[in-house]
Amino acid sequence: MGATTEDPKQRTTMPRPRTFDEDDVIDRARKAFAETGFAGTSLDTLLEATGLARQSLYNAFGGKKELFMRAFLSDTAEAVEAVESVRHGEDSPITRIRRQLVKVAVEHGEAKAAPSLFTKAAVELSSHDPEVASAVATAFDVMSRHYAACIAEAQGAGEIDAGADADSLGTYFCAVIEGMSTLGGAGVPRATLLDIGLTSLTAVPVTDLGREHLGTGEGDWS
Amino acid sequence: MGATTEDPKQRTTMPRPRTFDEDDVIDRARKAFAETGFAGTSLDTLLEATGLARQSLYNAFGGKKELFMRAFLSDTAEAVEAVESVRHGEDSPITRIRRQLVKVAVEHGEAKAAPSLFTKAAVELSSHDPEVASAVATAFDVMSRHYAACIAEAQGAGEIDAGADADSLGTYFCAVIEGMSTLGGAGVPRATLLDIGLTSLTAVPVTDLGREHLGTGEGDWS
DNA sequence: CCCGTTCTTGACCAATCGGTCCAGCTCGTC
DNA sequence: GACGAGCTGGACCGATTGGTCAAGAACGGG
Repeated sequence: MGATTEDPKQRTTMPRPRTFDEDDVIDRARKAFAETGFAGTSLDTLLEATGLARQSLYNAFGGKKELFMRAFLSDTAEAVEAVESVRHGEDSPITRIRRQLVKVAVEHGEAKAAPSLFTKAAVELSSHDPEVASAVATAFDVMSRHYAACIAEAQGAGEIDAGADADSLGTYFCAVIEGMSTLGGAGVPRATLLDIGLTSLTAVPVTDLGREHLGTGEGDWS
Repeated sequence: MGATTEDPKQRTTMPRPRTFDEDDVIDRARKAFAETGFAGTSLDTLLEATGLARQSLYNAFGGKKELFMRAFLSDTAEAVEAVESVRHGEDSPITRIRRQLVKVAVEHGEAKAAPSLFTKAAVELSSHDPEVASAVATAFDVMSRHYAACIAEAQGAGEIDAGADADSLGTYFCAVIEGMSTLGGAGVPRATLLDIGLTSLTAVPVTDLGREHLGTGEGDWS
């Protein structure tokens, strides 16, 4: 696999360059797989979606499954990265978590929106494919920890009751977001998703101080 | 479709009886589809799982898609029915909701457990198949209302703060359960799921009276 | 300007897909 | 016990599946 990224200057002769951008192909493939799943997306559909020819896909990625894994891992990494921003934001921790919940509601509440590839792959494959399963488990774990750390930070700042179980709340928010993603893909409207997200926040025992800090940074979500 | 359930006494001659039970076949098909999804389950796999012959499946149900819908609708009805019991239980409303959450955690937290066909179909098909989408939406709506009614009842009994939004909490619990189902299918252990379910209950503003009633009917979940 | 290397193109492959056809079987009725 | 109903089992279908092969095109270095 590494052959595609080797330094071309060390070569004696220069091969024909690719007419496509690998990351771009992965991104298109991600959308295609997110729409119809792994088994439901044929190679032909994939070729049309990515624009490249059969053999090109084959010797650039190795096959359908390999391309799927690239797309899936890419989506997973992006999902984790999105949660990182929650961890390292600037404003108060609870506000950051709330913003994340709102963001998920907005993203998955569009009428056309399908579930993320992460969710789709988790449901479709993780019970049979160990590679997918472990990637899902790891991502889930990392996200949980980010949320938990965020809550612990808020506890340190006195915004959340010190008696609350940060770890439990962390995994809990992962589950809520997973549920929102699933429901959003099933056609549940944005407003309902938003309601769910905000209701889930109720499980966090916010202190009076925290309540003061909350209510800022609402953001616009048309 | 009704031909299979017509009254045989009205016939002049009596045909060869089926060697299989229709409901039993649907149940086996449900398991098969729940394991590998719609696109991922071939007719041959289905035939092996149900035990019946190609043509038998065809003229008893109509085809792969039709059998899938029967299985999917059956699973959906069962899921809704399970929530009904929450609505009409005997002990205090919050205890009933908690029992449901625990039940979901236990059922989906088994190591071998795959997501329910309801969840799987919702994720895989509801964005492209209107029939699946509407069934999912309806089921989601009915479940939400059951939970909401249960909470409203608890409010009437003074177990839950009257200021709480019962409808929001209803849809919220649906989302949490959906998330638990997804996570369970992805391999998250039972204890974690249980933790999620119990944490989600924290979003309900239980009164002092309610707290008294809670803590009973724990049930055994090995 | 020829070289080697890699990419592209389209034909091609066996396997499998969901679905159909038909011959034979098994019933209750007459 | 012959009949016609519907069920059964296996052969069979064209279409599509994921994957491969071979011939040619594009490129920079020599």
